[in-house]
Amino acid sequence: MAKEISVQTLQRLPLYLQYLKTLPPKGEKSISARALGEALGFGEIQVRKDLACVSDSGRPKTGYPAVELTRDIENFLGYDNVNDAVLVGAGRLGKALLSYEGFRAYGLNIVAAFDSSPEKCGGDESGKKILPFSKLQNLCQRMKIELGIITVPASEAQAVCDVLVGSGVKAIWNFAPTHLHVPEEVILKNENIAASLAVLSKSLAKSESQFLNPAAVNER
Amino acid sequence: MAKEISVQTLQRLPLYLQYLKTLPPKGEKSISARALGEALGFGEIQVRKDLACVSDSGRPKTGYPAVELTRDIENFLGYDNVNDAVLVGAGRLGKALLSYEGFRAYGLNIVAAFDSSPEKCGGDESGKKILPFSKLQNLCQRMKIELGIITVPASEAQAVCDVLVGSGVKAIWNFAPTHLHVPEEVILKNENIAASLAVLSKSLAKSESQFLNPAAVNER
DNA sequence: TAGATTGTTAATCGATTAACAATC
DNA sequence: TAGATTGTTAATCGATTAACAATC
Repeated sequence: MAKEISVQTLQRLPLYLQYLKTLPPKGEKSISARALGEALGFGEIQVRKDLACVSDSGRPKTGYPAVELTRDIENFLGYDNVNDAVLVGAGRLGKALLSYEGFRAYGLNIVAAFDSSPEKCGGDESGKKILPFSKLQNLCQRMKIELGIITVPASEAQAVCDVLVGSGVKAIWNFAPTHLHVPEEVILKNENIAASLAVLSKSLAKSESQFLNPAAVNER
Repeated sequence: MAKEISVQTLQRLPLYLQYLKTLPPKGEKSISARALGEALGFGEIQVRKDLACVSDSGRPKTGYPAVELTRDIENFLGYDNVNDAVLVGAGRLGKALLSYEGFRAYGLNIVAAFDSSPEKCGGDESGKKILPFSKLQNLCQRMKIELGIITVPASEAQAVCDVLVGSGVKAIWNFAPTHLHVPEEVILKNENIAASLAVLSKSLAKSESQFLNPAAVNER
C-alpha cells in the first residue's frame, strides 16, 4: 500500500465503500476482488490494484475482510476528519445540497449558506442558516473555511469565486455551468452536468442509429 | 471530421460550447485553438484534435469562425433534437433538476416527475406535473420515453430502475448514491457526487500536508 | 511571399489488463 | 498439500502531446 494513486482509482474508492456498506453485517466476513468487481462492473485485477493502494488487509484464499477494508478506505479518503465548507447560492440546487444528510458521512460539513437576494436570507434550511452574501468574507476568515461550494447562476459564478478566494478558501466546488479562473494554488473541481448529459444522449442517439445502420453495431 | 470520438473528447465538447456562448456577439469573428485552450485550461493541440472530430470549419491563419463552430458542436451533440425524459423522486434534488431551465438548451425535456409519496403528488414544479409513481409505466409507454432520471434515495433506486427499464426506457441517469444493475442494452450513467468530493477533499488534504512535509511539494 | 494556424502522423505517457509468483 | 486468491512485474491499449507538413 501507500503507492501513488491515480485520479481514476481515487474516484472508484467511494464506489467500493458504497457497495461494502450495502453488505449485510451478518453475512460473509470477507469478500474477494472478483466479487467486488462483478458487483460494480470492474475487472478483478483493477479492483486488486485499487485496493492495494489503500489497504493491506487482502488475504490470499479468503479475500478482503469487509470491516477492515471499509475502515482502510474511509481512513484513506479522510471521511473521519471533517471539512467545513460554505455554500453560496441558496436556489433549488443549493438548498438540495444544504439538506443532503449524506455529506456528513463523507466528512463534509456545510456550516452556512449565503445568498445575495434578501428574501432568501434569514431563513433556515435543514438547520443551516442562510446569510447575506456580505457576511461571507468575515465568516470564512473567522472560521478558517477552506472549501467553498458555488451554486449561483453562471453569470455570477466568477465574482462569487473571487470573493471566496479572497476570503482564504483553498478549494472550490463549482456547480455553475461555467469555467472559473482561480489562482494556481487554489483547487478547482467543476461539477459538470452538461458533460455527463452529452455522454448519455450521445450513447442514446448511437444506439438508435444502429437500427438504421446495422453495420454500426460492430463499432463497439 | 467524422472520426471516432473518445468519451474524453465528448465530455469536453460542451465546455467549448459553453465558452463560445460567453463571447460577445460583436467581438472577433474567429477564435484560435490556442485562445480556446487558454480560456479552458486545455492544450492547444488537444483543442484542435477535439474540434476536428466535429467540425471542419477551422481555417489556417484565422482559426475557427465562432458561429460555425458553435453550430457544428451543437449539431454533433444533438442539442437540436429533443429527448423526452421522466424524473422519479420529487425530493429537493429532483425538484432542482425539474426547475432547471438550462436543460432545454441541451435538448433535454423532462415531461413529468413521479413520486410514491402522495403528499408530493398532484403538485406542479415549474410547470412540470408531479404524478403518482403508479402512473409511470403507462406514461412512459404511451409517450415512448427513452430516458429516465433517478433522484430517489439509494434504497429505492434499484426498484425504480427496474420499473423504468420495464417501461421501455433505454437510458438511465442515476443521481442516487448507489450502483444500479441494468440489462446490457440499457445505457447507464451514474452521477457521482461522492467520487467528485473524494478527488476534491483528497487534493485539499494533500495541499495541507505539504506544510508538514515539504518534500511532498515535488510529487506533482 | 511569409507567417500564422490548422490537421495529421508519430512519439510519449499513463492507465488498464495479462501473466505469474507469493502465500495462506 | 493443493487450490484459491492476493500483489507485482510486464504487456497492451488508448489518450495526450510533439513534430511537422499543408494551407490560407
